[in-house]
Amino acid sequence: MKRSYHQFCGVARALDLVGERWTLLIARDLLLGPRRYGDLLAGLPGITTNLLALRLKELRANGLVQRTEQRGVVGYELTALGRELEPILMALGRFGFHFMQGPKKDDKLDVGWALLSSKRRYTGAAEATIELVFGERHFQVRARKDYVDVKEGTPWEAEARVFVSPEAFRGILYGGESSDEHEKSGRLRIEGSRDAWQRYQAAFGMRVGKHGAKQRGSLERER
Amino acid sequence: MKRSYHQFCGVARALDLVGERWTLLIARDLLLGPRRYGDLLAGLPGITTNLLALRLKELRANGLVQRTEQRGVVGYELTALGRELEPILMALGRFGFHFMQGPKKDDKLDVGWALLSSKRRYTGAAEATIELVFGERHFQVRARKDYVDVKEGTPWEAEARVFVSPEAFRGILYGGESSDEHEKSGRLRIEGSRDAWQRYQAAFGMRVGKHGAKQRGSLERER
DNA sequence: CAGGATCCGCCGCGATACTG
DNA sequence: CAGTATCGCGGCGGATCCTG
Repeated sequence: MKRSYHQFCGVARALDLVGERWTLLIARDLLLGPRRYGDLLAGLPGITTNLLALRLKELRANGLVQRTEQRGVVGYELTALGRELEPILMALGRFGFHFMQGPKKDDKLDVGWALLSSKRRYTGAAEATIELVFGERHFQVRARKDYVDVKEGTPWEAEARVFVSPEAFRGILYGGESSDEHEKSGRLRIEGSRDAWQRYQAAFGMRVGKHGAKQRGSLERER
Repeated sequence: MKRSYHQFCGVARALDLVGERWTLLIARDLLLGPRRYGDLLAGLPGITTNLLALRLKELRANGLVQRTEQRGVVGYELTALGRELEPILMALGRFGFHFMQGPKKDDKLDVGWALLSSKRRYTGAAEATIELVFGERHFQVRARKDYVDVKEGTPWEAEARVFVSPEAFRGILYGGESSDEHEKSGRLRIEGSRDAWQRYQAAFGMRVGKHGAKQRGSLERER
């Protein structure tokens, strides 16, 4: 680290490590699991390749990220220390939510970010293991009593596999829209346990029930 | 805000607002209560007057800080929205704690930062209202079952007033040192309820009891 | 003297081209 | 695919100046 605030304070120390531009966004993307250099580059519109390389170098030097290489494929993943950035990212996410009435134009959308934000809404109300499939991208959500895990990648086993468009999923997550209606219109398809999908939605504060009254959008409800 | 990440994501939105250099450190200092321009300038070594003025302007434009003027004295304080930055700052503080074995040389120390970090350690174990006096600086800590409040300034009423040097307080808070020994050596003096001071220390995980075994430093114990 | 504004120089960052 | 090299600009650091 070249530039430092030179303050004996946890906040300042943390910002010395992860306060530079792009650093926390890289960590956010890595929270969903290991990523390759090109994935990170594509997922962070606006970052330049030299800066991404520099940030990864800094993160590795500080012990927050490690580089892995398996069968010639290099990847980056958070270390145990780096995973402790999660509370920071969740707190930032909750705060930023106040300013997310809707996507502004030029805003990039990423269903992975939506899934990450859904983690904050877990109520502990139910358990479920779900695979969400958005075209080529697969996510696994595992909700247990004491923890929630959201990862990108092919899951091992899930009670249900749900194929859904990002728009429909965002509508269900943020807009209080009904999964059933999206299913009728063909933008959502369930394989496996429909009950698990219901449990998942209940656990994350989504609208549940075929004939339930129209709920207010979660955008307005989130704590 | 001039520069934006252009991502529909709470983390990115939050960083659009408070991710620029110095912004979160200004918010940290304002968490302890309203501050005057000169106080902020003096409390943030390295910041320049132009940048402080710019950051305050941005924070006000975004509705996180408001300018107050009473009897010709201008001050800056967090708005209700700005106070919602506290979870972010606490999460940063906890993370940064991993890298705070001791003050490096050239590190500025500020007893206000130490008090703020102590907030995270509140166990809810006891209630107390304490005034801490470090030379010219007065802090009030109010611990209740459901919340903790730490403010700088002259308090209204406290069960006990404790005069202590910053070094001794840091030793008690971080180093597991004994309040009694500092009292004997004259670096700590208690006015009012000694019991309240004991309750305060217990509630914040400090060493309690005259003859208790030497505890490990809190630096090693903090979650 | 508090509360800023103005000017200048540098380096962190953005954009592009290039390499193994 | 996974980076490195180069260049230009603007955000930021340092100092000074202005105004009630």
